[in-house]
This record gives sequence, structure tokens and C-alpha cells, in this order.
Amino acid sequence: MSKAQETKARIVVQAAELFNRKGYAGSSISDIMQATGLKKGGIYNHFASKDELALAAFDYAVSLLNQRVWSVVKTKRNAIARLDALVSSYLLYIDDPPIAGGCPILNTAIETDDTDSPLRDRALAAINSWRGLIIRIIEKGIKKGEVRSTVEADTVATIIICNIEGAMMMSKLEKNPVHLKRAIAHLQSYIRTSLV
Amino acid sequence: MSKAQETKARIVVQAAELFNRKGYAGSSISDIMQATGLKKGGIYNHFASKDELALAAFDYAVSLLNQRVWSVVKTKRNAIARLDALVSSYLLYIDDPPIAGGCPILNTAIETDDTDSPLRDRALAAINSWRGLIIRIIEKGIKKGEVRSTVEADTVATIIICNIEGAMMMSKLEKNPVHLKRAIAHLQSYIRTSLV
DNA sequence: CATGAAAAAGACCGATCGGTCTTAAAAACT
DNA sequence: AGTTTTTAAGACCGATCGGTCTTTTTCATG
Repeated sequence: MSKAQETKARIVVQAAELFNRKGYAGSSISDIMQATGLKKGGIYNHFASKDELALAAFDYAVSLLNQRVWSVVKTKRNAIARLDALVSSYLLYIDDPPIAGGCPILNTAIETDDTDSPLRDRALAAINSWRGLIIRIIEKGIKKGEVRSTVEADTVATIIICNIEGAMMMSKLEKNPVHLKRAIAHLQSYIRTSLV
Repeated sequence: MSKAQETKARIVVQAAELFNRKGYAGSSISDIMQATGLKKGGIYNHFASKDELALAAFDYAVSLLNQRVWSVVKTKRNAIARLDALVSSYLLYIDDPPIAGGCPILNTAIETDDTDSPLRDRALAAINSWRGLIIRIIEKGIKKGEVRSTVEADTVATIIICNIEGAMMMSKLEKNPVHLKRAIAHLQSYIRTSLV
């Protein structure tokens, strides 16, 4: 990777954390200059606009999430074990978060859901990709007889995601991981009792 | 109510919706001027700063939520029926929301959770008040023998809130009430099977 | 090591930010 | 009805916003 590419990547990494902590509207170019140690010219040399940088930063943040989830899911072969691993992986989110500032999908969804913007589209795509992963795990599990065939994969995906995201908000706000732990325990019990 | 008080109340109502849709950082005084039809002097005559207005707007938005929840909870006497009514009341949130822009507690929590601000304190207090209501319902239910005595009221409160808030985010982002409906159905089943 | 190309600096731009203050209009009180 | 007090208007403020452009510095390549 050339020096310029390294600089560009560094801007994305540091902007991603800034945006994730303070929001897009709440982060200025000056903030990004301070975080990266670059001046305005150094940033605009790599990105045409703040919005373009925001998109790159969001994509990077989501890639960190996906990486983390997939790294634990791929170690399991059974559908129930996969879902359990997926859900449990969020226990790490407090002590060792993939990115500071909470879940970037949640943060971006809340900030952009009343707009009609590319960023909103990305948040939507990220949620759908997550839902797709859960649905595929379940449907494969049904085919292999690991999951009851009457289970609605769509519904399970909704329940898993909304518990994790809702609990993330609560634990972040109260600075107490207990809510996330409770939601994960609830989901583990839900998966074991409702899916098999 | 005097004319001035009416004007002040009108500013709060319209600012609350604006903040709830576009966020605090995303809403400018100019936006509030446009929404209220007042000029700068007319707004700053009633509020010392944008922050002060934001606090009043958040308090107002939360009062709308509380009003709605309490109006359905108070009609029931049984703990299970009360929780069911509380949870079910959020079905209305799509077609007839108490305020445009989604849940103000969720929105404010996400925007302020990495700050140390009065607004964050209010969001925290609003969540705790909601949790307190659920916990009181359950504990009274335990005393009256309507709820199993082994039920952890704290945990149930977490599960109810995080399902509703997480589903709210998903339904808002996807512009599809199905997620909220699924979460509510899940909670109704959870309440009936885990609490009695 | 020289040279052309790319990257970063930093001055500069108009617009908008939150906020102040004086003045005019309107409401409240006697 | 007249007077006082309050309310709203609107000009004004310095700071900061996102973004541009020229100049300097650094990098990659022959």
C-alpha cells in the first residue's frame, strides 16, 4: 500500500470513530482535521466531500462488525450453535468493541431514518445483510433438520436484531452492560426453546 | 394561558418535532424559526439558548409518550393485563405516533450517549422512569399472586424495553411496521409464558 | 539523483451557525 | 383609554461551517 493509500485509510479509520461517537451532523471537518492531524487540503485531496467520507467511514465500520460476527459464526457447523455464537459474540461489545461509540448501524439508522440520503440506504443495506445472514443460517438449519420446519426465519431475525440493538442502546446509555447481558441470555433461551 | 405562554408552548411543540426528526445537532435555530414562523428575537425571548429549548422540547416529547402509555395501563387492574396493554400500545406508534420522527428517548439516547450533557441525563431519567413503571407493575403483581414470585422484574423490564426500541429502529428504517408487530407479538408471548 | 506527479498545507471564500441588542409592536394592567 | 411592561422583529456580531484553490512539500519513478 502506497503512502497516499495509507493516509486515506487512516482518515477513514479515524473519521469512522468520530462519526460513530458524535454523529455525522455533530462532527465537523475541523474535528476530522484534529483527529487525523491533517489540514483541510490533506483531507479533501482524498475525498470530494464530507458526505463521501461519511459513506466510506460507515462502510468501514460495518466491515468491522461483519468481520467480528463472521469470525465466530464460521467456526460452528450446526444452525443452533451458529445462532448462539452470533448472539453471544455481542457480549464482547462492551469490553472490546470493534469500534468506539456503539453500534454504527444503530447510530446511523437513528440519525438518518427521516432523511432520503445515501447514508440511510447504507444503513438499510447493512441491516438487511445482517438479517440475510440469520435467515440463511435458519433456512439451512431447517433443511438439515436442526431447526423446526415451522420456524419463521424472518421473524427470528427481527427478534434477534431488535433485542441486540435495543439492549445496546440501553447499556450504552446507562453505562452498564447488564442490559446487553440480559438480552443475550434472553435470546439464547429463545433460540433453544423456539427453534428446535 | 396568556398569549406569551401560548407562544412559548407552540415553540416547544414545534421544536420537539423538529429535533425528533432531524436531531439536535441537525436542527438549527433557522429551522426552528421556519417551523414556528417566528424570528430570532421571538424565540430567544422565551429561551436563553438552543440547549434550553432542546431540554424543554425533550421533556414535552417524553410527556406525550408517558401520557399515551399511562392512558392504556391505567384501564387494567391485573399485572399481566397491564403489561400486555403497555406493550400493545406501541402498535399504534406507526399509524398514529405521539410525535413524528420515532421514539424521542431512543433518538436522544443515541445522539447523546457519548456526551456528558443535561440532555443525556434526561434521556437516562426517561428510560429509568419507564423501567420503574414496568418494575412496579410486576412487583405489585407478585404481591397479588398474579405473577410468579421468581420473576426478576428488572430483567423483564430490560427485555420489554429493548425489544420495543430495537423494533422501532428497524421499522422506522425499513418503513415497514412488521418488525414492531413481530416484537410486540414476541413480548406478548414472553409475558404470558414467562411471568405466570 | 533528478524530475515529473501527487499529496498536503494553508490562505481564502460565501454561507450559516448560535447568540445579542436595539427598536417597534402588542399585550397587560390601572 | 392611557400607561407600563412584555413580546417579537430584525439588524448585527464573531465564530465556524463545508468547500476551493494556489503553493509548497513529499513521494515515486527513470
